[in-house]
Amino acid sequence: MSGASRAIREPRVVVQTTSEVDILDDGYRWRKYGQKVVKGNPNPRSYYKCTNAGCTVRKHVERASHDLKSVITTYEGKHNHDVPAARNSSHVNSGNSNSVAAQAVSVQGHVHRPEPSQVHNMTMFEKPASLGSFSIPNRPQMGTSHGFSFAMNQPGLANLGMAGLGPGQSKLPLLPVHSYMAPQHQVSDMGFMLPKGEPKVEPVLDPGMNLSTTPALYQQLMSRLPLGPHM
DNA sequence: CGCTTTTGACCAGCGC
DNA sequence: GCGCTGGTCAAAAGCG
Repeated sequence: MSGASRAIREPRVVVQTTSEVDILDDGYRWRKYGQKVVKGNPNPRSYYKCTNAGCTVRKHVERASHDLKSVITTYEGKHNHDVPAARNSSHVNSGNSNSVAAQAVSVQGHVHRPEPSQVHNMTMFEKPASLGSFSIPNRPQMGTSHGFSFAMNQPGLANLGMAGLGPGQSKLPLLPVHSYMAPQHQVSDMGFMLPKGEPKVEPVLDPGMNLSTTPALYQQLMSRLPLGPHM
């Protein structure tokens, strides 16, 4: 579609969550500024903007055409200030930079999410893709809960993930890198088709994860972005 | 009273 | 050059 050759400088993080509600609170305040029905999806796509002063972060939320339970949230840009109080205010960069998952879990412990748990699955991947993807299917430690996975197509991120996860886990006999749509045929239907110039990212399928990690992961990714803490 | 959400219209980019 | 799609802005209404 249009915008194929658009050189967007901001990082684009796509979060695919399996939830019945599309209003996933990631800790920030968002103001809806538009809604449009895009081709290929009978469901409308909502456009949100961060209400924080000076924050130009935008968020697009749309549902998968085939899976009403799948919500694709696209974050564009990076928050230049902390999350508003009264929300999850824990510091993502606690210090444990050993493993992304560990951090996420750590943060999860500090944050109490109002949302119960409509999310069963979450996938994160970033565009434009330039490297391979990285996934963490089932972690032994997280076995009790659900385990989570995400794919990152960012040199730095991938590197971080690999380094942080450790030698053994990064190459577990995990699930296929294909995701909710891989086994099907929704790649083009969902609007995930990327411009011919960019390699397609591969979402990862995960058995399920706690919603609590959603904001944590987002912050993790954003914090690790090569663009730096500020735009 | 302030803020958020909603709906429509307008604009820009790209394809044909 | 025209048409189509996506994206954003703006004004109004509703809710807390």
